[in-house]
Amino acid sequence: MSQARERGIPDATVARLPLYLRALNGLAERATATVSSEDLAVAAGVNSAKLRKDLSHLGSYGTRGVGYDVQYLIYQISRELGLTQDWAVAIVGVGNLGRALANYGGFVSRGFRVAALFDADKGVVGERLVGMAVDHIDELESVIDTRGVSIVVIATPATAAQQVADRVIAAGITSILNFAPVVLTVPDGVDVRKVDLSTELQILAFHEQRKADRETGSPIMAETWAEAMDA
Amino acid sequence: MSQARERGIPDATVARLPLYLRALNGLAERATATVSSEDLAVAAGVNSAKLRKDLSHLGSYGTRGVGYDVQYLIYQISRELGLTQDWAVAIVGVGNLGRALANYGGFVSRGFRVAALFDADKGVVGERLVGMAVDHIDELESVIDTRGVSIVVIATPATAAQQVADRVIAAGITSILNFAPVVLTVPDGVDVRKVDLSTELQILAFHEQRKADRETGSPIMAETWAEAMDA
DNA sequence: GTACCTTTGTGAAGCTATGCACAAAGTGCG
DNA sequence: CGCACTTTGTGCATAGCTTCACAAAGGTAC
Repeated sequence: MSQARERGIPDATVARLPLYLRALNGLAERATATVSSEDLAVAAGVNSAKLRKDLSHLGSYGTRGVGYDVQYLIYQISRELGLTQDWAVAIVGVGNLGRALANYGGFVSRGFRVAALFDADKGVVGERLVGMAVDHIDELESVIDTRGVSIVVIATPATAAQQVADRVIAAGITSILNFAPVVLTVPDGVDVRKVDLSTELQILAFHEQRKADRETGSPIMAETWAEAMDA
Repeated sequence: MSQARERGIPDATVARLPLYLRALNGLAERATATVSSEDLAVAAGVNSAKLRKDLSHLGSYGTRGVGYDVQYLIYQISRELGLTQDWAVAIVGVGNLGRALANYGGFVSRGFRVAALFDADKGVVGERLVGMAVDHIDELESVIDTRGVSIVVIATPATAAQQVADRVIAAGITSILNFAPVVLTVPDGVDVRKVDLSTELQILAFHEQRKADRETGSPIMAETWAEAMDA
């Protein structure tokens, strides 16, 4: 009975599906045929009731008294995420980060194919990476079109990111993964996900500070605004 | 009246503070003295009521009828996040990603300092990056100790990540930023944040597929399990 | 000082997500 | 076949987050 199937899997659930998929692939490698929600939940690091509820949004793919068939569940999650088809990804900005992304094995293994690389620096254009020549940013629209790119990764400096976004959106792209530390302004219907390296560190620093404060018993640093401004 | 001040800023709020900080720094560069919650919310891409409630968790730092003093708010958020102190960060794994992280300017500019680099490959050890020699992983514990490292970034292959985590935790580290695509098992009191590049792409693919399905009017791909297994 | 304008800070309502706890459904053994 | 055991799928209570809407507070002009 999956009336929840059509129209709307919760975002929180969608965000966890890749996690389950990874755990399942690990089990598959060790030739495990079936797995209980309890065991899979441990492998994925979540609560088992949550895992069952997440999976129930996709349909009723388990067998009571037995668990889930690993291969079958891998297939169902992959299909739901759209990984049974091939996605052509373009990376804009071939600096340190762009190179790391192009070389990252996790992309290819999950149905994503790096189909184009772009940079504004003529010194980089023409260079070959993972069997792919870097194109000049001027070619952006035409290459996106001819190679059927549907997802763009922005790995440019912050100053160039909005401009790149505007251009790829004009070229018909509606899914962007943004590594540049800026808030992109995009029209409705365009999905942007952002990964911000320094944000994550800042969140860690917050918790680390909390731990330190608790240990020393000091309430919160008592330094005043005026004192800090003197420095 | 900020009784919410002591004990517990919501996680969702903490996760947004770096975003506000970035928007504020943008305003400060353009010499803006004060900003309303409405304008700052637009710059950060959030709802203004949410922004006000987030800031109210830190204290009552605005002026009714005027808005927030940009410099003062930057200071308060920085202090709350623990960025007024200097954090020594170690990066383990100097592959493509590790290099990108070491070179990433956003770290240094926010109170984070790359204090150590480690790799298991003797060919990489000794190499200099951002004025810092790469140490061998055997030195992990001693270097963490002598250089006062308090946050560790794991940028190793998946297979090495848990082992690295175990070792740094044994060395006293309680904050880890993990780029390896594995679920790390850690004791209570240790904070792990993870950044998974392929997870983000998978979430985008999900939404992209939804959009494509809606356009063509097709319900959901009708391919069956048996058909897919033939391929 | 008063009247008017702007903008904050927050109570309250609504929405989403989490986790417990259990009935329903399946397996397997004697 | 029936009984004991396992494990799913989900109703329900709770917790947390978001958004609205507005009173309270401060600024400015005259």
